[in-house]
Amino acid sequence: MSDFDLRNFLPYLLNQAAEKTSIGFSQIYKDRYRMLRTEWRVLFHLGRYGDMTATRIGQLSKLHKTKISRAVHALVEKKFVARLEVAEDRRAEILTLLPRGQRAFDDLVGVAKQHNADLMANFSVGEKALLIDCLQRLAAFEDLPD
Amino acid sequence: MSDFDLRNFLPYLLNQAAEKTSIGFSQIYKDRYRMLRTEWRVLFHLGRYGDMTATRIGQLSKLHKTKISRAVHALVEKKFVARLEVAEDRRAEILTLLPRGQRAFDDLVGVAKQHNADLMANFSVGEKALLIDCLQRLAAFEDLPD
DNA sequence: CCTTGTTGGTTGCAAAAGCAACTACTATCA
DNA sequence: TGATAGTAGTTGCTTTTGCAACCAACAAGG
Repeated sequence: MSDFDLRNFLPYLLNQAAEKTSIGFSQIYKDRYRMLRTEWRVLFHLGRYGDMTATRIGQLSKLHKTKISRAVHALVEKKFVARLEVAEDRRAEILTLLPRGQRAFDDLVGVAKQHNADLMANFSVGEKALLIDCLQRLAAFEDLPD
Repeated sequence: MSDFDLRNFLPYLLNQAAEKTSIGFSQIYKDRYRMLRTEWRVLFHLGRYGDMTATRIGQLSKLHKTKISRAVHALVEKKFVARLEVAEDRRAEILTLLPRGQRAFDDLVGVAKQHNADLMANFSVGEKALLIDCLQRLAAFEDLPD
């Protein structure tokens, strides 16, 4: 039998932590707005960084374009998001938040902030900073610079 | 517009990191043994902690019992795992690794170790320890003591 | 213009996850 | 006993994913 313990295996540990820390929050956007996780992420990108195309969201969020396509579809149906034609390129469409979407975003960002604070309530300032830094480095693992 | 950045939002960051760090390894057990993630996890528990029932694996891994049930089914088909009857309780069955399963486990643990080391190659000893500790605390978030 | 290649986005289908209901067995307590 | 409740594990069905093929629009070179 090996000395290797799953509790030190990063992919496993990250998954467990991700699942555990997501549940509370995902329950909220699910209950309040019937949104899926990809929908929340798309909504977030529009709310936080302004109008943009689906492709741009894909670059920032690293979500696959089919997921984004379906999420946008759902958000448009819910009247959270509208598609705007782009004059110069008729393939593309700029996505923009509608008032309902903006309100949902405002609400959820507040919740997210609070949730984030709760999660790290027991961490020291130094721990928080180092944790965030390590996670960002891991999330960028093997990303070749463009 | 808010000052809240997704790059400091723990559930998001953890998900990104988890996905990124999992890909390389999952590709290996997928390619070499046609295994799914839940199957690898079940195999791991048996290899690392010895024979046990599906329910016990569920307690340790926090995987849902239907996922475990199907994973066990697949592992039995692959002849990686066998079911043993339990005399005292005919509902339960002890799961045990067969030689093929043992070999796969041995192989994959080696890969996992190396992968884990690679992931943290750029981290200092202190960073590693703190990261693991923080993740374990997050993974246990809101777990009530039994 | 017309071919060839690329990009933005969608669709269809097969694999996988999630949830509830189910079978079979055990435990408790009257 | 025998009715009730609880546990081990499985099955069926619906919702989500993941992948590949696809359409429509642009771009570049001849």
